[in-house]
Amino acid sequence: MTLVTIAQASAMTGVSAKMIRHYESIGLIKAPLRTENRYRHYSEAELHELGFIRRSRDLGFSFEDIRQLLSLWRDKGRSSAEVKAIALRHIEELDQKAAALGAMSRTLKHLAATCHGDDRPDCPILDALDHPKKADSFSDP
Amino acid sequence: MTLVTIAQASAMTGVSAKMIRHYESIGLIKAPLRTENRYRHYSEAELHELGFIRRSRDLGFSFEDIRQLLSLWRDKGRSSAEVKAIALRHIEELDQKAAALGAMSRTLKHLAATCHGDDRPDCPILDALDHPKKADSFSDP
DNA sequence: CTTGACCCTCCCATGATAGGAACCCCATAT
DNA sequence: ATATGGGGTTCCTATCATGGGAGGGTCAAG
Repeated sequence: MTLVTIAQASAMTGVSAKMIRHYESIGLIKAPLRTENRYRHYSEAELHELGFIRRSRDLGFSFEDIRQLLSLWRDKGRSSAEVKAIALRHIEELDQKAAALGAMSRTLKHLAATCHGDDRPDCPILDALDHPKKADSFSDP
Repeated sequence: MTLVTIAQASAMTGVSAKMIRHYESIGLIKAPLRTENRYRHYSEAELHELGFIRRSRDLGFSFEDIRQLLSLWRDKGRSSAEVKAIALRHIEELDQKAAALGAMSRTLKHLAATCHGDDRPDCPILDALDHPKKADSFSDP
């Protein structure tokens, strides 16, 4: 049974020590063993769990989602449908956010394309921010 | 000179009263006139400014960006290059964020596609979160 | 024995927005 | 006149994930 300190756990999992403590404080992971010094020490199973969390975060899942994913992960009798449902809902959120960002970017690109970007003060970008939008020709390309 | 209350200003500009006060507190707009009751009253110029801010926010600009955009907007001798530079940098940020979300979504879609999503417990989504990623075939379609 | 590298807990900050408490002001309906 | 309701005001708290720092304990090696 290999036990490692929080800094080692951090290095091994890519989760900062700060965040590891935070996960514990919000009950995402359970409190690990402590030595006499009150130092936290993590087992391989706990390291694995931290890795799971980090990969979930990398995919943009919220703590609430991760809480559920972890519990399904631990439940050997889970149904894959439950997992898939969480994933599908998250995919929708991601796509929605990406679309919103894309729309902003597209609008700004149109505006920037017609801004000469030199010493002169006139600028379609400021004009667009200035005036309540009239018939903007940028809605859909 | 038409003066309106904060609630009317909110309705006219689409910025919540809460946010209007907040903008004032962080110095994004300057403190408006007050009546004897200490009620804020906004002039048309101030309403226009609030509209400018709202449209900037709709395009995803941060308060810091908006602070600069506002000052350029007020400066009649500005160079459009400065405005364009802010916009281009912001476009890059937007595209970068959108790409990150898109990558997450794509990965999850691949995983979800191979998850049967029924009563059985085995699930490629959990597998991916479980195992440190090996050669994932999802990097680029 | 001191130095430096860890560890601990606790508080505060971010960015944009919202909710609420506790209070003041004013108009209209009873 | 007074109750009701709908403004307004300030200040505190929360969100979400993360990080910074203060102030202090613990342990190895020099």
